[in-house]
Amino acid sequence: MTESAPSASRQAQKERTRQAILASALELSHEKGFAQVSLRQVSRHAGVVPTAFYRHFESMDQLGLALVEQSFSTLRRMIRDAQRDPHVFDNIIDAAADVLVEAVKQSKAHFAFVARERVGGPEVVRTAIRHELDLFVSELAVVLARLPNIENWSTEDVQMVSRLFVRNMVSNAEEVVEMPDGRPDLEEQIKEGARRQMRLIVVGFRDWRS
Amino acid sequence: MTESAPSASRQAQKERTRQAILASALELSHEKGFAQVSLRQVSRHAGVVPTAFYRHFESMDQLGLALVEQSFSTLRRMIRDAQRDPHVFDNIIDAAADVLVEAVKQSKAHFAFVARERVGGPEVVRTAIRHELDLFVSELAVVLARLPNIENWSTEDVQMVSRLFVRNMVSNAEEVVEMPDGRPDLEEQIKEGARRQMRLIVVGFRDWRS
DNA sequence: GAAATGAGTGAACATGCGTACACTCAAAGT
DNA sequence: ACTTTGAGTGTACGCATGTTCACTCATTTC
Repeated sequence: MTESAPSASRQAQKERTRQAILASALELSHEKGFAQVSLRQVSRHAGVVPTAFYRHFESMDQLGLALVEQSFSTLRRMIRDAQRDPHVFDNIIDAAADVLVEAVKQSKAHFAFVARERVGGPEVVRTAIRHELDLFVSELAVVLARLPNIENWSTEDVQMVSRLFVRNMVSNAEEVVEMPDGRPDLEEQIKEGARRQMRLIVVGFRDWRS
Repeated sequence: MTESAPSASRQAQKERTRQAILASALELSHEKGFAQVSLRQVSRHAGVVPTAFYRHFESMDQLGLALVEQSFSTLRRMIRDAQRDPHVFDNIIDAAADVLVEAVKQSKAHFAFVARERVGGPEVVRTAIRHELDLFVSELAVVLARLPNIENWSTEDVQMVSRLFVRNMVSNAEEVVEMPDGRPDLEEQIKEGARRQMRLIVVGFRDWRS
């Protein structure tokens, strides 16, 4: 980023370039997967010479890890916001389906990144994503454990339901991401599917009592 | 494959080289993903000069499609064998869990390929895999529809259960594939998880009746 | 047995890559 | 005002890649 603003505090400009690199990597990853994106391509797309890349990340792997971090912080913020919404308590399922579809649509790029690189990315990136998802399962379990019908379940059961929910979230996120752009009907269909699946999990669990 | 057997019918030798290329691609894909494997690497690993590659596949994309085909024919053979096993009828769930884990262990490479390239691979490969999985959902639906408790369900419900089963199969296959080698305990754990999840789906569906 | 076929060879090419190095030249620190 | 700092530049390198082309020579065809 040679000089777009006439001047900016030195570190502000640096941060701006850093974000440009991150955004470029995210965008380029969408077409062919992070692993096929080269350092030179990212730099070029960010409007910077390849060597400048190293001022911000010491390798493409590190860039990948930064993207994982960015993606999950986005995800976490959304879940936190959703929890504040009071109507989540009386109908978690519909709310979750709504939140999921909306969240994925809003930051499609990050969700796509996680879904793709979780299995297709470089080793270090895959590991980081798995770790974050495991964390996320535990976090969700805490939230779930406070819910009316669930509060007297065993820890393992709650953990398992949480795992199923996250797994379904990932699967549904994959679907939303693959969704063509101007098709709100498909979106509703996926939402409905997500609702059904979650209801299935909850109903199944209640009638089964581990 | 210059000449390993002193002589072999011309086309037999060609087929052998073809298989060597397929096997090499599968093996190399396991470490870094199909998309990062180069034509030259595959050729080298198959013991053949790069130009010879073109005698068998017109591009890496075509090689990828051939691998998809090979993987799914493996998968289908396994399901067909499993259906012959009579005890599948009285307890589909446990049987399915067994079959899944066993099948995945036996042809780990192919399952890993499908799981990875389904989301991480080149466009054409992803499309092919999705298509095969959709087919597979429909095929499984036919099998399920014949089952005792399910025969009077609506077509959509059967299709949806089938989709859930396949989705779970894929997820569990991912887990088995990621499983370290000498850990039969983990294996049993995954099997148990698969059993629970499938039971959940079935129980949930029965008590819900669409 | 001579001719045709075609799987596999080997050299050559243009291109894109990651990284090293010496550099510029404003902003920040003094 | 001066020096120092460090984000971004430009050149140059060695290397792996996909694809081309003219080739060999054992097997198949006649």
